[in-house]
Order: sequence, then C-alpha cells, then structure tokens
Amino acid sequence: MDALELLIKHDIKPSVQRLAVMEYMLTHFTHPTVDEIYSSLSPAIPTLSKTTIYNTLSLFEEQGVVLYLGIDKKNARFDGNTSHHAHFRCKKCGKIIDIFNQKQEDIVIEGHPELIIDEVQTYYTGYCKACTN
Amino acid sequence: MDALELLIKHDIKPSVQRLAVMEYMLTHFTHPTVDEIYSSLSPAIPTLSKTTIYNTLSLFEEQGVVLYLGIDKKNARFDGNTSHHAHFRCKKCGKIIDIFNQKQEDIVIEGHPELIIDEVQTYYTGYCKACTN
DNA sequence: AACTAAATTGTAATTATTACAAATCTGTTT
DNA sequence: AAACAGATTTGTAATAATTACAATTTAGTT
Repeated sequence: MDALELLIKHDIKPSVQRLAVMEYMLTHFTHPTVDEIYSSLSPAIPTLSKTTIYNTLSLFEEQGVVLYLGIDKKNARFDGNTSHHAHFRCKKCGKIIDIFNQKQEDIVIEGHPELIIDEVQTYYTGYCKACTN
Repeated sequence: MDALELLIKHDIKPSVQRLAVMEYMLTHFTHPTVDEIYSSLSPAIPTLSKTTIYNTLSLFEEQGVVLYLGIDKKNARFDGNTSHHAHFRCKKCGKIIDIFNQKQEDIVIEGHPELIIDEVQTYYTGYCKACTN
C-alpha cells in the first residue's frame, strides 16, 4: 500500500507535505522524531515548516495511520507500522527496536470490564547487543 | 516498610527533603507529577526547591525505589509502587489507573535473547468508567 | 572549631511543543 | 478566467517542562 492510498483510506486529504511525511514513515521504520523527519524532508521541500510536521503527525495519529511512541523521555517518536508490536529502548545508545513476537493483547483487561481500551503500548528498557559487549 | 527504611535499603542517604518526598510517594499512589509533589510539600518545607524534587526523583528512580512513567505526554509521572503492574490512562479526564492483574512478564523476550531487559512498562489508553457515561 | 564532601537552592538556559495570525493553496461557483 | 470559501501551510512568538550550574547550606569527621 502506498502513501496516497493510505491517506485516502484514513480520510486524510493528501497534500504535498502530507504525502512526503507519509512516504517518509513508510520507508523509515526507525521511530523518527519530528526533527529527524523535518531535517530529512526540508531540502526537497524548502518551504516546509516544522509546525507542519507537528500538525501532520498529530492528524496522522488521530486517524490511526501512525503510532505515537512515548518510550523516549526527550522527544515524541512516531511509528509508521501500526500493527501490534512492542518496543525496546537501549538505555545506552538510545536505539529503539521493534518486538514482534507478542501475543495479541486482550481488548478487555481482566478485572476491569468498565474500561474502554483504545490502545496498548509495551515498552521494554535495557541494553542492546552492541551495548552489552 | 516506612520511608526511612526504604531509603536506607536502596542506599540513599536520608535527608529532610528525601524523606518528605519518599513519604509522599508512599502515601499518594496517584502517579504524581513533579509539580504536584512540590506544591504539596512546599508549605511544610518553605525552603524547598523544585530542582530538589527533580534531583530526588531522579536519584530514587536510579536506585529503583520509584518508577518513572512515560504514559503522560505533558509531564513525567512517578509511582511509589515498584511491584509489577500496568497502567491505564483515560484520554478524557487524564486519570491514571493501576492494573494489577498482569502475568509477570518474561525477563527474556522470546526471539531476542541478545537483549538485556531491565524494565517493562505496559500502558493502556482509552476511556474510564466516569468518562464513558 | 575547622574541614570536606554531599545536598540543596535559585536562577538562568535549553528545548520540545503549542498557539495563532497571516499567507498560500485547492476546488468550486459564477 | 475571476472570485470566493475553506482548508492547509507557514513563521513567529509564547508556553512550559526539564536541565545546567554556581553559590549556599548542611552533615559528618577530624
């Protein structure tokens, strides 16, 4: 599925900027920050504003086409992969690794039938292989 | 276990400020922010500085006597309950609820024996009972 | 009492994010 | 093709959480 299709499917009107951000998210599953996205796209779209990146990602998140990650104290991070998976953050190098072998979480939390769950995020913290040696 | 014992057990030299913060965390399992802690303790300790709260919580977290929660976009939140449990945040009222009925997570992630896991945090997001009616 | 190291304080700096008004763009109607 | 309306983007300024840091205070030891 390409960027344009994805936007339309999620009721997002495409624009040059939105397509560029979506395209970036679909080719960089590195959980980028706003700054990283801005720095990467800015040369090709010289008029691009960082506010647009904030607006765009905020819209994308509302429409469920990207995931907001709160795993990093410093910056918001975003994930173009919205399928169910967890994340691991290395305390030393800061790298964030996808963890795919998760059982699908329950939609209802046992013992809390009164809560309506929209989203589940699991964050592991520790040391990656490169930082252990 | 009282505040003094806990600090000593975690190799933290007690001081008036540290004891006050620890005491607060042991009597307020509300996942407070730095500001909330500061505002609550400030009247009794008029010379208290907000920097001290930051320093103290940072030390407490390193020593494993409180948990840092990244569930709230705006502020850091802290939990004096370091036993294994998950958290739920209501999108509407912002309340954070403890979820205790979790199976103990594995120390090793299946498929990633190379990662050293120090911590696992699970954050649920959705709507609480009061905000659903 | 003097000394040393640690802890606390207060102010200033940093920085991510948001608010907002002006400018630009898109699509539609006349 | 011009005019218009609404949405989008932009740039700047404001906000606010956190950190840096130097000065002061405190606690413990000689």
